[in-house]
Amino acid sequence: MSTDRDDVGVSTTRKTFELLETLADEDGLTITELTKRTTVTKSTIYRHLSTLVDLGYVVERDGAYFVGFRFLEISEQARNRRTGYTAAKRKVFELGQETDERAGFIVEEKYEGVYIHRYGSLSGTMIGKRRPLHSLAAGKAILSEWDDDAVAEFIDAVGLDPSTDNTITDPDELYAELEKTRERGYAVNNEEHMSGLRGVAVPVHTPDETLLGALSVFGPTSRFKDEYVHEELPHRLWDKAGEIKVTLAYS
Amino acid sequence: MSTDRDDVGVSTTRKTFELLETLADEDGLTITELTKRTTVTKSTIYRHLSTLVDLGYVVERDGAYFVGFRFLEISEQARNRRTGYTAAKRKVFELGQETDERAGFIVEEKYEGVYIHRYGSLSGTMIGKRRPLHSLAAGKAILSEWDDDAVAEFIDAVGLDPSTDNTITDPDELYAELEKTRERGYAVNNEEHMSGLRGVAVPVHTPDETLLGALSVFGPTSRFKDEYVHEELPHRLWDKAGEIKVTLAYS
DNA sequence: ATGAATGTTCCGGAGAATAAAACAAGTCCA
DNA sequence: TGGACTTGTTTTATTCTCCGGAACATTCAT
Repeated sequence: MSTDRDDVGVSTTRKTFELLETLADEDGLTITELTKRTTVTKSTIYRHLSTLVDLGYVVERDGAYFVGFRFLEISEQARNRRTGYTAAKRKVFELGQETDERAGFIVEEKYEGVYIHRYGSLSGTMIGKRRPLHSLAAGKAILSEWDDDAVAEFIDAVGLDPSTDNTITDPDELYAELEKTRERGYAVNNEEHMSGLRGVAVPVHTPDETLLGALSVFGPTSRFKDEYVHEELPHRLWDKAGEIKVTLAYS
Repeated sequence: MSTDRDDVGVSTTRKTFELLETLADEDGLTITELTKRTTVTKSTIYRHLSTLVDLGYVVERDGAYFVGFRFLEISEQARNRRTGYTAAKRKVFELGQETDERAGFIVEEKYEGVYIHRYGSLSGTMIGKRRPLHSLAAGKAILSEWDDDAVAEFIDAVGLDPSTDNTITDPDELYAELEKTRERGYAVNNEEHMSGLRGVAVPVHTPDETLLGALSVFGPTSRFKDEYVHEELPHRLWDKAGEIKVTLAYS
């Protein structure tokens, strides 16, 4: 499908982002520390960082370099691209408060699930993180909105790697699971991403029925009994998804 | 103070971010639309975008290009650099809920105030935005923690541009205002950034008394009467700031 | 089917990024 | 106090790659 773009392109830009990513991984690195962690030369790093500091994307403090808040400006644009994303933020918080469990709003990008909003104990830390769609409740809620051809393309592109013993790795099993999800209107994650963790999710639509993403609540198996997972949570999630749609209709 | 870094640097990287910024401003541009909005050539844009798509920082849909959620990964690192930032998130939401007004957590970077967390009607849209320190309650709360020399450097670097008629533009007046802020322990914004908008803010410290940022609540003058601004809100904000410190002490 | 518009590829040349080495500025330790 | 070491900054020659123009491919509308 995609043309091979490895040769095409700007290697300088690749270098810049290599540096930025290592900086993001481990904040507060000095130039020499960066030389050890990358394949880039000292003077090159110096020049790249100078540019990035000048542009405001990197901040220097006491000789150590940090990724700056300039990135917030850009990422927030992406995060508010669709008003539905913003509406979902509040609903995630409400869900978290009401259930006292972790909640999230997930969107698909490049065949991965990306956390756009998150409520929970380690709140914040998950935002922006990418997870395989087939091992998440929210991911399955999203996949259940696609037709089989699209799902086949997804499987073809990224595969069905297992995260736990429960992860669905067989395509046919996934098709069946998605069909079940379509029928009942909510998706369940039964320790498929992390052992000890169950989750429930529903797809979220705009007023014109475009898929926006998925709302999910998840927590430990000890509290996520069958009745809670299959009765109370689906209704709660449907309500919130509906409220998002209504919010969008009147804005 | 800073060496002139205009000549030094990587112009290719500048070009990349020029494209990214125009993309962030106006999402979903095509290549030809980008040629009109920038000084960059069609084939060059094509090559840059190919690279960025390959790296995952830009997403292409139906021939239009969008900034991708990859940026969330980087910006969240910055946003969670200090655990206090994460702790502040919840407090901002609580403040917003309890007062039913807008609330925010602001941090200083490059002599500007950056919204790290935000609660309010248009929630989300302000995150990552940068504002002049001297025209915000939160900004003045932060400045009040600096000594006069540091404030002088700030004035020297960015000046005291007015946003409204009430903005403090005289250095001496600012010094006096900051002294008053220090004495009473909270800062007030009296339509200094936007007419019709008043705000209150307090500095937030870590357990070792390092300045973290500032918590603020703001809203229309109609609701922000003197007693509310000078009595109820300061106490509320002090409480939340204290809770952040306590959270940090036990983590 | 024809033409316009946009995206993609190709190519030669200019210019910029690169790496190495020299230089400067601290820092540590004897 | 002084000298060896580390780290950051600057310089320079050379190579490499980024760039822009133009050709080519593709899509879309008429």
